[in-house]
Amino acid sequence: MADLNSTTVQSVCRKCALFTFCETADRSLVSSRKTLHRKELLYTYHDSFHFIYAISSGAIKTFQVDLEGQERIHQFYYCGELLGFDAIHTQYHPFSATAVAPSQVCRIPYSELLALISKNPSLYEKLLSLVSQRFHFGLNLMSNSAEQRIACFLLELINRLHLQSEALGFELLMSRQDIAHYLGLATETISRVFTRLQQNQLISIVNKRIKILDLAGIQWIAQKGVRDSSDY
Amino acid sequence: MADLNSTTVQSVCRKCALFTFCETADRSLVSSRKTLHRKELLYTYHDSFHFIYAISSGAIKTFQVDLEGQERIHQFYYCGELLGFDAIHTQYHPFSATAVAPSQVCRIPYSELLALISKNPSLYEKLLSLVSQRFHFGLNLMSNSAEQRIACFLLELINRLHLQSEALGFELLMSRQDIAHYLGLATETISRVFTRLQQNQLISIVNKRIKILDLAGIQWIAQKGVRDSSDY
DNA sequence: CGGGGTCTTGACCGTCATCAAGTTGTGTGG
DNA sequence: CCACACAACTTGATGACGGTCAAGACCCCG
Repeated sequence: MADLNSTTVQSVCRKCALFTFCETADRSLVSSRKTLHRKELLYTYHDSFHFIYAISSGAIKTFQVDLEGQERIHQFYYCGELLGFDAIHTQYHPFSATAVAPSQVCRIPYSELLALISKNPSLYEKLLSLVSQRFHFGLNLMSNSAEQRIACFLLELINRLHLQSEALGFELLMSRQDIAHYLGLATETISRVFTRLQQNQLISIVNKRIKILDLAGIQWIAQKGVRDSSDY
Repeated sequence: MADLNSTTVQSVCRKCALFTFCETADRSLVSSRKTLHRKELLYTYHDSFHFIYAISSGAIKTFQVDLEGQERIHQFYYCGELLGFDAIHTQYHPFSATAVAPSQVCRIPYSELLALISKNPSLYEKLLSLVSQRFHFGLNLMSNSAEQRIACFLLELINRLHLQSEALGFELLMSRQDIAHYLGLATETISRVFTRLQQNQLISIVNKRIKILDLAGIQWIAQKGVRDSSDY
């Protein structure tokens, strides 16, 4: 188990949604940290629920596999975000979760979290707020056209990675296939749209390194579909 | 304002997710009840957030309107369910909400809810559980085929209306257009799929009265995708 | 009994899935 | 460090599903 109080840990922790609470609790919240390599499973569908996970680096996807073996991605979870709330109601995990890229997560026992809440009411509101925020994600993805969906996906990514509008270059952590499964499109379509966006000078992309060249243009495409995907 | 303690009110209240808490709080939770007729607005996008609403009859939809005037439905909320949690994070409502059919709602001041929680910790877990449950809704709707989406929609409806598998006849509260906007399809497609499902003896539907004749068949479609016609 | 909204059905056409082949990237072992 | 193998990605050709337009039937409410 990693040293939870090392300076390196603290630096990744600053992004975490629970940072202030975790800190005041002297990290008793975090029972352990885990390093996952690409494609490594965090938990499996129907595993019983004990932990909330905080992503400290990388990204996690939750997904199902249908009878034809097709993977269907429910959500991506990025650095600083919390994962596992969907299991509270059922008491088991309704999806499997794997890392889409090398990742680190903190394991937070749900019982500890509840205990801390009873001592700290403001954490309660904070948690509800965080959970509430999740309702805003993953919308707009039912938009009609493939281009629209991808534009919305990019905007959500920019938003959730807390990128400044001056520095819109970043690393797509997941594969084209992951994006395709998330958006309900074919990987070929993802490819084609990316190249089209690049030809039109809206983005530049090489491998997983992407840079938004024309944010307004992307927003326009997204908004042709949906007004106010701009929490941005 | 309706008499909150009348027997008729109490009977609709039994279905409510907050029934036990509301009852022990002598209904101080509910500041007022409101009757909405079809298409009546409950609140508008960007209204400031003060209330959680409990649906006691009918159904509410939350939606956006895009630049082309196209409505896009985010979620339906059915009898007994709670509405408004998506506003906690932003402190304003991220969508507009209207009744898709004649409906009744209870207005619950969020401040009251928080106050009650501080006195009653088990309500806290209950609430998190309810919110957690919402993550399970509205999935599978990005499935490939229109038939799949509609099958998933029907299954979710059966689940959320708490229908027994012996009595699968019920009232579709919303219009074909609402369903279309929810699933990201054209209303004509909804129509066509319904008639196809009826021809294949999977459902019977007349106007908004629908009956599931072959639950296993619907589940099959939902999970596996479109059967080719030789299967019928 | 109208009249407007909702629903159904048909014809046509565009977008995207599918299949297939080729290219590039990545990781492993010699 | 290179060679090889496999995965990931790109690009093209083709066809099906579902969107769009249009017309007609049906339902509900005054």
